[in-house]
Amino acid sequence: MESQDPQNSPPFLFTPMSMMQNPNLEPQGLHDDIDWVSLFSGQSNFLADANAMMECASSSSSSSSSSCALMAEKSDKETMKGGRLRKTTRPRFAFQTRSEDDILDDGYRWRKYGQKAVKNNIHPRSYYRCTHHTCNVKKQVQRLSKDTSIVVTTYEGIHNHPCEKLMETLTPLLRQMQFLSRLASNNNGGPSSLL
DNA sequence: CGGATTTGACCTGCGC
DNA sequence: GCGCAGGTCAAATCCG
Repeated sequence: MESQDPQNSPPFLFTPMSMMQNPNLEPQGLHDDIDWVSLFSGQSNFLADANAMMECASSSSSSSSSSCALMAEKSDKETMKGGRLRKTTRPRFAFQTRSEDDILDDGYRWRKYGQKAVKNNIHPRSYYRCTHHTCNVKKQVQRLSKDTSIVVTTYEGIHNHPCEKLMETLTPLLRQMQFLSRLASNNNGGPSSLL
């Protein structure tokens, strides 16, 4: 495929796996040296999820990225102990981000549990798990061999807890909004004082 | 000292 | 069946 300048790509690209498996439908902004098929284990369904879109938005805004490609699928595989696979339904989302840093600050806390050299890529693939005790979301981070400024991040699963950074930012804002709404209702409703 | 990271070993799936 | 590649575990190590 024609090499596409990521800087001219739209900020977000959302692409179902069925497109990826058909070269004629291949969307712009995706690099041809990513093995998307192996990334997604050959599934063809996709799931556009609000959680994923939030992650895409937050990861692109928190990094120095100028482009981000998002793809999604509804994976039916979940890993078990020792790399074994179990049938289940887990959405996976891949992001292609131009960034100096391998780790994108997406607002969640991650613990690295493995790193592996991958074929046809001088850069190793890193494996992370969400540190929240009830959340078993995983992500893989890999830098492209052709364009080392591009980082591919693959999320597996959906967080079942709020984003810590987002909550940190929103909490004072929500307090302020509550305060203001109370102020407004007091002004409209009656003579009662605020405190 | 506790949590995070590193890294080699181990396990499984898949292609030949 | 065998070898390879990918994914995870867990002990050792690092770091705040």
